[in-house]
Amino acid sequence: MNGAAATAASERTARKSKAREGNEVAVAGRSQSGSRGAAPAPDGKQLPPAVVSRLTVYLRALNSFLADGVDRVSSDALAEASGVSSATLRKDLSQLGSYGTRGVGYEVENLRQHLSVALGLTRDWRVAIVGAGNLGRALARYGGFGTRGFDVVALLDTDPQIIGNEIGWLRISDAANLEAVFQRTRANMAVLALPASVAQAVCDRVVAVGVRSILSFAPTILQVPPGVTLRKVDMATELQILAYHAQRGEAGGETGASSDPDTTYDDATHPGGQPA
Amino acid sequence: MNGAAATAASERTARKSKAREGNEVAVAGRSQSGSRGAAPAPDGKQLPPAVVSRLTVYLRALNSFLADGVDRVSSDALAEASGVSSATLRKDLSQLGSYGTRGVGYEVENLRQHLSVALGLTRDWRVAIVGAGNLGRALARYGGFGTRGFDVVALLDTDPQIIGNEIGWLRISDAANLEAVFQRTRANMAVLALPASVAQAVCDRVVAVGVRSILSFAPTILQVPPGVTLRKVDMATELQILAYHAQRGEAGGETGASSDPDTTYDDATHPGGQPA
DNA sequence: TAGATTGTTAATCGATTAACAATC
DNA sequence: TAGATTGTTAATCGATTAACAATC
Repeated sequence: MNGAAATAASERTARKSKAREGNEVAVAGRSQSGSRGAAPAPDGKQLPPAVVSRLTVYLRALNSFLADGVDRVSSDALAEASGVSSATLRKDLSQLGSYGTRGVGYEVENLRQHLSVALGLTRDWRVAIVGAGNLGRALARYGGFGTRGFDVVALLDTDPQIIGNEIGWLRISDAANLEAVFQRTRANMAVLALPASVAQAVCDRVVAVGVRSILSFAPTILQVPPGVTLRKVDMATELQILAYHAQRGEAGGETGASSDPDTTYDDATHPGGQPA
Repeated sequence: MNGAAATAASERTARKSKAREGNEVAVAGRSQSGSRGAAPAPDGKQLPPAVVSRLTVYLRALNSFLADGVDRVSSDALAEASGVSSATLRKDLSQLGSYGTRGVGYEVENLRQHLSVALGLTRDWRVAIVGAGNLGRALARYGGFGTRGFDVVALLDTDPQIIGNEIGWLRISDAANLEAVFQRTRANMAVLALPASVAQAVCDRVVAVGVRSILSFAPTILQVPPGVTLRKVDMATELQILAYHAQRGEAGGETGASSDPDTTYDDATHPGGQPA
């Protein structure tokens, strides 16, 4: 038993140590953060992971205010709408610069613009979805990724039965040609909607072809080399965390987000959504 | 303009303040935590949110070790596999009790059992999925929620065209009868796979019927009263966070998870997965 | 006994909160 | 000017890391 333990353990270990050098470790629900890289702040500093997450929440709240015809908000109002304290909100925003007016508040459109710039949403991102199962197709049909800026340029799968099928504007490509498809479409982000069994292998190919931003829905722990950002969305984890809180009687609820995620879309209609 | 701002802002404010009293705020990617409630530790303390998230990661790693026939692991090996430091791992586990043996390590099956208990995975959870669009259907078809323990007992939608359709083992119920369906099936968790426009209204009904654990995929900020735990899974947020890192050159990658969310399934096949 | 590895403590680091001076 | 609200500082709080004594 010791032999088995040692062998399996060291195989894993080999993989992981390679992947972890120079990387921050982000656990479910926590955010992420790189250990290097420049910053999108007025200067060049890296924003703390918790701040980056919240900026996406503020951005959505601002979009919502804008849709309501509101063009000025106080830190108090925006904080309430975002589910954070106004102290936190002001501290976060002050890391980007001084975009408010004392005694007045923030101009919604202006602040929205600055947040977009800080988050890197002014350029276009080309997303390839690997895996055209139920989830992959649902994601592909989902037009409004955030507040635009994310274009789904490819949808891949290995199943001969579905290769060539049209999903929304896309045709399912053969994942055997993953490299060619990524290069042709100049995809610079990948979404993995795959079973655990093949996720690491596909992830490796995606990394090899030069993609440095990966969002995985695969129910497994993936390893990526330094310089590649990997985020995970994981329903089982979320349910387990809910179970923990439900179990302990009336644990304090929470408002806000997960995900590290885990949280906050933007203002579009959801992938598989249907009024209910 | 000021009038509009004030009005819209205070409407939001009214909602939020009600929801926020006594609640912790969790932002995308961060974890959650209740401000009250007992704990699943050996004693009765509340586990820190970051720890709860990581426990789910350890659990998955343990399942994986088990599948490989490994029955003993050191904190070093388990930490590597989970993408955390061994110091963090030992600190986390020690909050549950002393389940390791000095000089030897942890027994995989034993530790797995203890983690399951700590996370509240020993009882069965009955999950109702509201919204049977692409995403809702993908989730419903996904048999293995974590390592079992989560049963999908209902799938609801308002679209007359699809009510009554069979999805996996389920038949789509009319969301108009949400209360009756939840009561009949004794659902104690809800998954919201809805468009932003109806998410809050449905959320309110789910809360009213007594559900205290909600996982939302809706691209909007939801408000829940104290005592209700809400987690969010949000693709747009995740992509925005990736954009932030991609934008700043080769930001440090990350391994682990999101969601607050945000991370780590367990070991089953993913919802819409298809080999690619 | 010698080697290995846990459980725990103390030190460091980062994030949140509260308060208020600056300023519109 | 008086009132409001930002931007920032200092204090608190929590989480991570490193080191090591306990102990198998």
